[in-house]
Amino acid sequence: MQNLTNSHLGAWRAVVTSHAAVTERVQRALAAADLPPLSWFELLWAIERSPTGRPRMSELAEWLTLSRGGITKLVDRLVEAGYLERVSCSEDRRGLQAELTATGSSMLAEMRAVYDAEVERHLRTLSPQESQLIAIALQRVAGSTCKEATAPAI
Amino acid sequence: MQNLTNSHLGAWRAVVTSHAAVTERVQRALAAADLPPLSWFELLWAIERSPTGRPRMSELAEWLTLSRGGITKLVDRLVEAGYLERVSCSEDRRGLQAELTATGSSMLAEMRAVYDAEVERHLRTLSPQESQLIAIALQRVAGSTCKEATAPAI
DNA sequence: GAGTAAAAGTTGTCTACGCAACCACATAGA
DNA sequence: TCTATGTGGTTGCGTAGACAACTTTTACTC
Repeated sequence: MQNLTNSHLGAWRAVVTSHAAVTERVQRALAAADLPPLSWFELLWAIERSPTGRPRMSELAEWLTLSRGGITKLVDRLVEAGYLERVSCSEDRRGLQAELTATGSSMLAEMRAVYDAEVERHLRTLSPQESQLIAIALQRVAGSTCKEATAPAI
Repeated sequence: MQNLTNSHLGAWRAVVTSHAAVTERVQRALAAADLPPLSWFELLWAIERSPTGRPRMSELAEWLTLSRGGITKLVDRLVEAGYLERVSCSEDRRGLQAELTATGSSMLAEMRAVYDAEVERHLRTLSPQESQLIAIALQRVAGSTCKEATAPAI
């Protein structure tokens, strides 16, 4: 608990609390609009954002920080709901790709409107400069974990 | 989806992804050290940070963004483990307060070392200025969610 | 002071997710 | 080519947490 640590820890606490607060609001807004839960939106959005539009299951698991079993079941539910379908992968016969259906795309758009509105509502106190700095700095933090090799135990 | 929204949305995505990444690392670090899960740490730490040292159940629920039923069961587990105990509240006979046991305090210290180290490891790329700005700006965001609780300061 | 409304916690039920075991396919090595 | 090892994905099982119903106590109103 050195001084420097405190400054980092303070930033981290702010990340945690703001994340919790805004996320909770977004979930409530979606529920109030009779829309599917946030996890469904995250999945639909991740698929849409993917370069090919047809990400593999394991990619989705990684992007959503979910276990492989978790992704299987989440995708199950959205397939069941008609929002996406599984396409078998041509290059790797073990693999499956998730693809949005038309219904899924329009549901995504509908949820996205609520999501964006709610996020904007809570982040509007941030100046453009603050937003920019936060985006850059925290992307760096997120990225630094990906490339992390086996770190020394102490 | 104006331009300004995009800047806010970018900041928000960075908050989400960095939160997910670091949280996952912290959970792994705790598990690797054979320590209880992150939710236990969050609870122990919230109790320690509380002004009185004996927060009410509903306060804990709010601070941890948990339902009341969720807090009941989480506290159940920590009581079971001997890390805290329930004290009936003198001013309000409906109420209960959570209080750390000696074992709970030392477990908190142990977990806190791992937690702090892991957070520090991932946030060390942030300059003091960046940390400061992030802390201030995101505290503002967290606070802007209408009903503001007197959450214990960092 | 009686009666109603609201709040604090607990309990039961249901769902989502992590984990580990498992199957199918793929890649490397002899 | 045949085997060994690794990877992608699903399934079964156990657990954490949300939600709603319920009990007990408090606060409000007449």
